[in-house]
Amino acid sequence: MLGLLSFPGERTGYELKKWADSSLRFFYWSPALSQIYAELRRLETLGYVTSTRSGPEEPRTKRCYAITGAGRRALTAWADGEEDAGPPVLKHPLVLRVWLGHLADPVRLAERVAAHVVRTQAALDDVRQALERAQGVTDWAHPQVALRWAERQHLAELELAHAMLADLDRLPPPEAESQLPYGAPTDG
Amino acid sequence: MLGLLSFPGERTGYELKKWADSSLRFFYWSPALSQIYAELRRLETLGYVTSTRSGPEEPRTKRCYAITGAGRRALTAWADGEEDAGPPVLKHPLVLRVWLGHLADPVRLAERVAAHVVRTQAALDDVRQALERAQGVTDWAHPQVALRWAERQHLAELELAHAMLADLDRLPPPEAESQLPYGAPTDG
DNA sequence: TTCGTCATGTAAGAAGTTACATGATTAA
DNA sequence: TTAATCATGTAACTTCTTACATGACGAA
Repeated sequence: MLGLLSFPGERTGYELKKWADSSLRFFYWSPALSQIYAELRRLETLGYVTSTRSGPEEPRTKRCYAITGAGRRALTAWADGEEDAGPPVLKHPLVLRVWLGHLADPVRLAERVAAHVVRTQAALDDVRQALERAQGVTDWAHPQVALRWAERQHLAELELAHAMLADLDRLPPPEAESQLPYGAPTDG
Repeated sequence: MLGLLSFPGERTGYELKKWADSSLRFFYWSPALSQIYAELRRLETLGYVTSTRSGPEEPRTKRCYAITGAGRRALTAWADGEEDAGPPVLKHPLVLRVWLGHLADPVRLAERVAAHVVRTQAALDDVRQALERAQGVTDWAHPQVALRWAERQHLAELELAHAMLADLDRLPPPEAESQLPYGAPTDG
């Protein structure tokens, strides 16, 4: 939240959610709206953000948040501090399913990988749209670098899926007993 | 946990943790030991696993878990079921820091990316060790495919880091005012 | 005798999600 | 007039982590 607010301008919780959905989520994650609102209130008690209720000139009642000097210092302490931010964390349900391939129908498994390719292509389109929007804004050099990373990452994800598909194709056909319904219990 | 137990053999919670650390974590994640023990107890109440306390013949008191037929069916229902398992989720603290590069010293930022390369190379070695171990085991075709995916994924991660480093190098040098300590507050 | 590994757990709490609840504005 | 979007929140709950606590075994 502080990171999003560290770029010029004030935003509502709702706007922050949209921005996270369209950009942050490609290399980090997009929190639920309920968490965003809760977190903004928490950051305000910490003195890291200030909020202004919109007056009657605005069409809607909304609360706009801005980062404070203390908030910027706290954020910079993380972004430019000594501490190790930790390794990337990846949770890949598709690869988990492939890992459990002995329980699945090979044809269906391959279809799932193909579906993953389609989903990744759609995500890649979203990344590219975010990149286009980012290119219009000055002082967004670093977000652009992050989004270019995300674009290449999605391209790599496509290649990875194709290579895995080829690996699965090369697998010897399952034994006769495994051609019965998959995962038929043998105990318990 | 059910997935780990779906491969032949019985294991203790401790063994499950080691296996998750050395294999699962490369494409999914490795839960804390305390969670593993709690989850195994939960799965036992559901009838998805059974446990046997080791008798006096064993050197240590330990509890070995095995999957049941019901557990295998429940797991197969997930692994081979209709339901969408959802998109991969990535939390990449390094890219998040690059995204916030306007708050950081460019030299330090580049050093962080270089450190990420070193860390990824070490992780790649770990993946390859896991692959070697997996190659000795029969009926581990699918775990091998998942680990080959992880190997390629780590190679891609290295390329991605180098490309990002090049992008950062190409960035124009910061304005004079930004050469003061980074993130110097201008408000609040 | 000391350290690393094996082995199991409890308790507190952080982090995050879903479902629920409300209501105004805007465009078709 | 109806649906989508804008806008904000509460409550319950799940998930997961860290810190704490214990103790045996094996190797140096």
